Amino acid sequence: MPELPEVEAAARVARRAVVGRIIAEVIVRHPSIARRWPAVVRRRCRGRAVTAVTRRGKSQLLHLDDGSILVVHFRLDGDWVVDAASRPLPPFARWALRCADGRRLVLTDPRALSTVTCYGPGAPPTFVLGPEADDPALTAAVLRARLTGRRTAIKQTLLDQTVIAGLGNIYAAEALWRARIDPRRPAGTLVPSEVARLRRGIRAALADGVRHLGRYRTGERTTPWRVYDRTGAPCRRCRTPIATLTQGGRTTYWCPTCQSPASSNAPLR
DNA sequence: TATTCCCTGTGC
DNA sequence: GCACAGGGAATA
Repeated sequence: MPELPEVEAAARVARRAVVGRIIAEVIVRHPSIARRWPAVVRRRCRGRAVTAVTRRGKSQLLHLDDGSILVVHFRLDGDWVVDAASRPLPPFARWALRCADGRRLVLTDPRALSTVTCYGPGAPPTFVLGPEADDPALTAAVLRARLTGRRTAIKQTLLDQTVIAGLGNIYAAEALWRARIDPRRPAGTLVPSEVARLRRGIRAALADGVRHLGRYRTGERTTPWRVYDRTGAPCRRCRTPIATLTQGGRTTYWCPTCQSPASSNAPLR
């Protein structure tokens, strides 16, 4: 469940688990991850201490005491399991840090799409990312400037991490529903009042996501989301059945009534 | 700007 | 069986 709130929570889990501890072994259990973890890289991490865990966009950064940085990206299904190294590895374990004191931080991922990359002290990672979606410094004016001139649909633009960092398919849909903006609108055509609503929608959706962390399960009758995964269910504002459309190969959930241009242009409330 | 691929599990 | 899944890099 990895968009900004989930990745932030995951980073806290990793922080509690390994900061201040010594790496005894890097365990690699899937070919797609092994490609980036030859024996020489695994050896280089051995004996290093983890000094900090930070987050940038949807990436987690594990900082080592020699200046190396391990960049972890959960993609669709990655997650952490913290356990004791004496236990069998959990299902779908793909990569793990075994600490000298016997604690273990395990990356689990059924689909094995997660990535873990080790950057040496001399070559830190560079991120081409827009401002963090939850950063108070992302004002309506800043957001407006970042959308200016873009002809791509606003929904896809919100998924573009170089424009704004941290939103995924769920929170992009949630933010647009809250802002009452048609997901197909070219990003650059949003007027200032709409951008202001969108910013509020983004912040509200993220805050709500934090409240519901971990509660979402596919197939449950209700979800914490306002539109995501609610195809055919009544819109929580106007009772119109929630519709879907495909944008850039991803499903967009939306309300055709209150996210129509007419409604979008109406003053809020 | 828009597909294709990376992987595997789950639900229809 | 087969489409689809919250992401993103690569490719045309």
